[in-house]
Amino acid sequence: MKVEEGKHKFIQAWGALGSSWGINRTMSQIHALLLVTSEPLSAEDIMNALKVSRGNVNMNTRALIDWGLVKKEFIAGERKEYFVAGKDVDEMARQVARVRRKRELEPVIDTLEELKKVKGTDKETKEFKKLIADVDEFGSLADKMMDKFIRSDKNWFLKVLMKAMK
Amino acid sequence: MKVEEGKHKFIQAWGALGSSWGINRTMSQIHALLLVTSEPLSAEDIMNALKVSRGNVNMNTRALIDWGLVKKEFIAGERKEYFVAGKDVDEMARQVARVRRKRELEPVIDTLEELKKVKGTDKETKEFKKLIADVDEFGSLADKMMDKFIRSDKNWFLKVLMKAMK
DNA sequence: AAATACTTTCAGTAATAATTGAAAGTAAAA
DNA sequence: TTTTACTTTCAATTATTACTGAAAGTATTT
Repeated sequence: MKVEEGKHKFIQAWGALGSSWGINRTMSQIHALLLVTSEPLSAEDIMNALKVSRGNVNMNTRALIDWGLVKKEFIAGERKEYFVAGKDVDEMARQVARVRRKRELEPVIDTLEELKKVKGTDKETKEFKKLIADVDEFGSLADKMMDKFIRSDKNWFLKVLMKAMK
Repeated sequence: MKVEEGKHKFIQAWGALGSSWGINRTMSQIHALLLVTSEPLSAEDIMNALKVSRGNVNMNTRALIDWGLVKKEFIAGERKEYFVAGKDVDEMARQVARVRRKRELEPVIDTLEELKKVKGTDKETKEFKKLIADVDEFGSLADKMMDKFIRSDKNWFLKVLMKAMK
């Protein structure tokens, strides 16, 4: 397999992974394209490479910047803006964890805290409270774990796994 | 807040969480409904509770059964079938991890292994190979971690966190 | 201040995913 | 064997999400 084909396959795989995890395909594909390209790319470059519209590129590069996965780069003497993706895979994973924790885990935990306030001593209520307590316990644990991961240095994940293997 | 309202909010929150992670809303809501209900529910009960069609209930209960989160239950003397959700939250999390690892992580790792075969010694190829190696390393680590989690007993996650905190 | 070279926005459209409901299928009971 | 009580399927519809492209916006150069 030659590198161009490899890049293409990587872009497809990354796009598919994204969409099964609720991230739109074009966004993942732009990210993948920038990952496999060492030079900064302009909106036009991305449009050509992925055959998508200017508007689509604009929206999704912005989303990637919001996620902290991509930066704008200005090239001396050039008027248009270019995009580059951070190439540090561990940092990338931490960044994704950071954003999803904030957007999806935290709101759920807040809701669960709310739901703990349900009052009642009948069997039905007790069972409900037990469920909420269990889910909240798990959620909070996951939250702590993600927090640790997010703040960790490069090899934390590996170290944890080593310890956990014992 | 009374328990009925609490249950309703839980169902909504669970549905929203599911959809932001690529799982259809009704599927998550049926799961949530079964979680907050100690008695087995029939297709009709679910239709009424969530105001969805029979076909929808049939499809999504089947999906939940495929995920190993819900079981059919037969009540003596009753002709119709009832559904119940496993109430063990840790087991639930493990089950979700098991299914998503199999369906989403494994295929990506396979693709990455394929991509490692790209040949070439030019700068562009080397950089590509470096990226693939990094992503694969992270992916494999995540895979091992999930495997450990999936096979773990109830408190493994907590224990890992404790160790990791040190 | 007009032209140029870009980026951003957004209403309309297209693609995809979820849902309905009625018909077909299945199996127990009459 | 016919009826009854269900479950399953699936073509058609609806809802949701993503994408396009042209117009509006912005900043720099002439």
